[in-house]
Amino acid sequence: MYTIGQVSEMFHLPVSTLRYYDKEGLLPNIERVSGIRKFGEREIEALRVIECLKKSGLEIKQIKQFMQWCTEGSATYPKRKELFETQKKQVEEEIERLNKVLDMLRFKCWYYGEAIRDGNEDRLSDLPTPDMPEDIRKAYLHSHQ
Amino acid sequence: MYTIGQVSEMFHLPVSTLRYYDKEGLLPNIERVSGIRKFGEREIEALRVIECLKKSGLEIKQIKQFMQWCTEGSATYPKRKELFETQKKQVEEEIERLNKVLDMLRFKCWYYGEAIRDGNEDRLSDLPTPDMPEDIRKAYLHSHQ
DNA sequence: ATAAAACCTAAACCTAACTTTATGTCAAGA
DNA sequence: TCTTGACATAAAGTTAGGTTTAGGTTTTAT
Repeated sequence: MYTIGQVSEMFHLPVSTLRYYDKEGLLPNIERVSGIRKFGEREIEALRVIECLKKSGLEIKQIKQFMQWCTEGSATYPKRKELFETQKKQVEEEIERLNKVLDMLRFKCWYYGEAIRDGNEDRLSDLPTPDMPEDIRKAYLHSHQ
Repeated sequence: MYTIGQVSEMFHLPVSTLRYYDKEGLLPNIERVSGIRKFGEREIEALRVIECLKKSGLEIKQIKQFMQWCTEGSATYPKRKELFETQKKQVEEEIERLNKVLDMLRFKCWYYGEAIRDGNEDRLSDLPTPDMPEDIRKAYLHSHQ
């Protein structure tokens, strides 16, 4: 059993954030001794899941829903699985999106590298040129779809 | 030359957002004819760059700074290049982070798949087991670093 | 026993990035 | 010419995800 201060250190989360999560229903039925929260293994695991779901882009409200399902036993397994499947798809799409952004950034880095080399931005248009390296050309085309 | 309404359709951005961007200094020196904004090629390209920089996680203030540099000529090429290099690193790190999240999500999907199959969550602990498929085991270990 | 540190709540505050509202001007078609 | 729709501004409102503040209780160390 941990106090809120110990958990705060374990997860590098401000105490105020942990209280906020509790208030929002992310730690259902947390035990209290004379008003003071006692974090057990269940809450620690909940916080690990919260961390993951937050990183995957889920909102607090939806995480609350998930935690609610967890208190409802095995009847909600399919719902919980579906949530993770949905988030998996979301994250996969986000990674794809970011790879395109990365290609445009690569192109821009090359572009300014050239511009600095010959001190004239105007020489370069925003179009593929014959002297553009093959990987940059590819990045350019990919990012301009 | 386009009106704000036409640009709104081109970029699928509300008119109010375009006005907001202008107010925040993201479209420096945009031409106006009797008070009405005229979007030229410069503004269209600016909006493409804004789109990319936003997706890469940059704040409006920083994008404003970049647009300011663009009005200051070749002296700011190195600063602009540096900005793109920084964002490139940021996005690369974000992708790496998301790949870890993905591994945890994969593990959770498998976990609930098993739990549904034999109707008992308690059978499964949050630890690698011998019957865990190799790729899931890998995902698990990766996500629990 | 007492003081400091850690805990508690409710409510106000904060920030980013927009959006809405209220009010007014401009331009193109009937 | 008149009306309607697109444009304009300033200022207030919105949302998420917290953080801060004010005022009080509990625990811990001396």
